[in-house]
Amino acid sequence: MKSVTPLSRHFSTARQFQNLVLLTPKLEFTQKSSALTEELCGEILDRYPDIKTLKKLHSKIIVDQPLCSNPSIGIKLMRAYAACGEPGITRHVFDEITEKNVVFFNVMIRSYVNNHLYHDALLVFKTMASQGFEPDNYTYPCVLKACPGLENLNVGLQIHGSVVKVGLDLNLFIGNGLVAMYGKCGCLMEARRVLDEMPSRDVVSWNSMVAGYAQNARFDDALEVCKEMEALRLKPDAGTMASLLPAVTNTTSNNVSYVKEIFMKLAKKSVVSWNVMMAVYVKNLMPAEAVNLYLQMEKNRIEPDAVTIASILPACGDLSALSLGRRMHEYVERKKLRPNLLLENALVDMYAKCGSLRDAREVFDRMKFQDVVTWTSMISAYGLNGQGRDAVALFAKMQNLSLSPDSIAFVSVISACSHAGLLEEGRYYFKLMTEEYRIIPRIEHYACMVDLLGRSGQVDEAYSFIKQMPVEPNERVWGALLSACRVYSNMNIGLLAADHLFQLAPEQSGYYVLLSNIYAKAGRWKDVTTIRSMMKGRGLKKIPGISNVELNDRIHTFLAGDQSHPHSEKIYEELDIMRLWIFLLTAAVTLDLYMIISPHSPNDIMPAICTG
DNA sequence: ATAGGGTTAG
Repeated sequence: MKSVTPLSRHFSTARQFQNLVLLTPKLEFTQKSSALTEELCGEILDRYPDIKTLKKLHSKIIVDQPLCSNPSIGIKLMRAYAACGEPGITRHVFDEITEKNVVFFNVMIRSYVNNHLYHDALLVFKTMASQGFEPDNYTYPCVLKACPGLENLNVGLQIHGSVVKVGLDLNLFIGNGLVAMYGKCGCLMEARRVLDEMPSRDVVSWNSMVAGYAQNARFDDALEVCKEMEALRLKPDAGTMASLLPAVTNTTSNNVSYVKEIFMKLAKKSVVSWNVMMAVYVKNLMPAEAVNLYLQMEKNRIEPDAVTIASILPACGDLSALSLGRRMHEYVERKKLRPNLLLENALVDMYAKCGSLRDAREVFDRMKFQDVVTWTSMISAYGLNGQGRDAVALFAKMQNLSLSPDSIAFVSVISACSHAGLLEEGRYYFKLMTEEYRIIPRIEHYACMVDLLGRSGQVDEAYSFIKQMPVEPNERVWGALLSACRVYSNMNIGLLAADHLFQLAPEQSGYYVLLSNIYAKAGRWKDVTTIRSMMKGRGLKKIPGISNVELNDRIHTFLAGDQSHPHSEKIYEELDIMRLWIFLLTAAVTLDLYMIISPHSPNDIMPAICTG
């Protein structure tokens, strides 16, 4: 039986009533009050209005006694605030309800969990029991979600115990919650046991198991579960794809195809399924495929959501697709998807990678909250654009806000120093990281340091640095050293670096070329020939650098000598005309008629294929 | 109501 306590009775004293009014701005509610029935009020709340509308409505609810006649309005109010990311206000509403029932507790716990305040959620769960309310099949799945990570496994185990004690362990939703909880805690055997003992299972049960394996990098097991599921005639859905995602970053093309197959076979493609498919492409260095999929999504008139945009923006950055990125930004504004931290972070980074520092900064400055990721993106934006001093200044500013830089922030600032030749600053940050922040340097940091030392001409020091590293140097580390050796013509160390590189990455032709450049500089043409024949013997070709150009919403990839573009012939024709012009103008210069400054030699400009 | 999708390093 539902409680029919009027909501007015839930607000205990006049003082508390005032508190609630204070929480809400004194804004005139434009709607005619007679039109705002209880029913309409509930409907508006169910549509999760934005915070401004919500606060107006809230004051209306408090002032208009008839509107308070139904506790479901209170529930809806709490849910709406939680959806706005305001669990604190949800808590205020909750606290002032004097006659609570289990539903209020459930909604409160869920509000905390959905806003990642797991500790608070567990506290409410404990309070609930002490006040004599029995948790039910709505409560348990939610509190189980609040036990992620090993540190809360004990709580999870306790909850499992009480679930069994009250005989709710056969419930489908609770079973699914248990599978997910154990999976997240890395207890895959236990997760599997719960799954096996469930009297009935649905797609979510299986997906939870898939997610468990995937989150623990056991892609083969995750796949196995998918197949098991299919054998039981349960079709993998968008949730299955999403569950697989952590296991398919930087993976084989076979695994990418597997997810794609699921996607293609979906009877109805939800936004989530499109989003996951794009994310899979992005996380496997296939930004062009991601962008194409996005354009297809638009064609299918699927409305992108915030996750869609946040997923596709890194691809725009990787492709230097500035105008597509801008279009995404306009969409964000039009659909009022801001404020959204992850989305705005992605915007900052997209603009930075597309070389538009001003836009990056503008998004950055307009953000309500900035986290370490935001600052890191902005720091590397300056670094990428050669403004090392600004990057360093920004890092200091971040520290002043007592935001604790993480290991990635240090990679960004040190590499910014490296690109701007700020040797001493770079050294300082490495020291700061290890000694002040006690961050154990990872291979990326060592590579940055070798790059920093090497670019500053400290080739010997860079080499000693590598020798005293506590971790095995990788390809990037030796690669940074070899580049430095080429710039500073250090043949001895260059040879050593090349030796390591040929063992670590025998198929990477770029390193052969670097070494042969060193030999050429030293005039050792015989060695140059040896390297060339080595490359030939191993069937290596220098992989040309590519560049992307965006035109009319399509990404065109250019690399030297390619002829696969549908208009290849035309392009080369045009190029010949350009070459002729350059020839003529150069001739003019030699005749002292004109002064032409060209950034490229004509042979560098060779267009080609279109991946769009 | 339960699972599952997003941002930063080169």
